Amino acid sequence: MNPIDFNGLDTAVHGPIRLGIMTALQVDGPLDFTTLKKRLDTVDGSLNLHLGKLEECTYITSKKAFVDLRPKTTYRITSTGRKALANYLQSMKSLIEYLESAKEK
Amino acid sequence: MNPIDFNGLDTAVHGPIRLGIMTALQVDGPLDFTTLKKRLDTVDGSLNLHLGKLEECTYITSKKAFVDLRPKTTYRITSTGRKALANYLQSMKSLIEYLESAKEK
DNA sequence: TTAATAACTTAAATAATTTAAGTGTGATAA
DNA sequence: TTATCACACTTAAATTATTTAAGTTATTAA
Repeated sequence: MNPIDFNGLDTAVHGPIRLGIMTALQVDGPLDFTTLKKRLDTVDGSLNLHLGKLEECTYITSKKAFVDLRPKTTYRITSTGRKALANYLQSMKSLIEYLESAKEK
Repeated sequence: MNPIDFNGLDTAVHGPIRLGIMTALQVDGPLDFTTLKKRLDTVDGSLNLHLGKLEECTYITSKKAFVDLRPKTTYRITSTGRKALANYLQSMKSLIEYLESAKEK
């Protein structure tokens, strides 16, 4: 009856910032905290928490290091993460198709 | 730099249940509370609140009536609501296209 | 040698969502 | 006939999520 399982939507990738992080990491490869912060136009605390959540559910991994005597954490999307993102976007695709096909009737 | 403005995503339609309500009303026209509840497989309180939020931002309207001596509230998507939904889906479309075109490289 | 900035982390406040309880009316059963 | 149950919501409480603000450690500039 419904085109997709709305209740089953993956809320881990659903949130705007989360979706932004996943997209950036998927397309532009590993990125560090500062780059993500600028790209997503967000603030430290919020970004940190979202990254933490994504890491918790193993959609991304992080590696801390010191570069030029400054800390630098680099984030990378995992294969699980790629699958989750693809899966989420597939739902959106189905939804779009459903709404567009309904329009024609 | 980003394919879409993640921060600008319309959070009013974004949530899973909200998206479900909007989709149902868009495709199957006016629906009553009970029908929506069944279709979205949700509980009274939650549905009621989400409907309230959508009404607050004028994406839907409601009309209360008594049918067979029982209360019956019917919800209908507004033209503002249709635009908001279309707009939201357009963002998702852009995002999908961006990710797919990046994959080819 | 204070500031000021960078790169986070942690905690507090706010907002969103879900779960649970409450209301009024009609129908059903004892 | 009166107690119980179901329907269609509403309201309030509890939980979870998100954002805003403050704190930490180190490092460079004034």
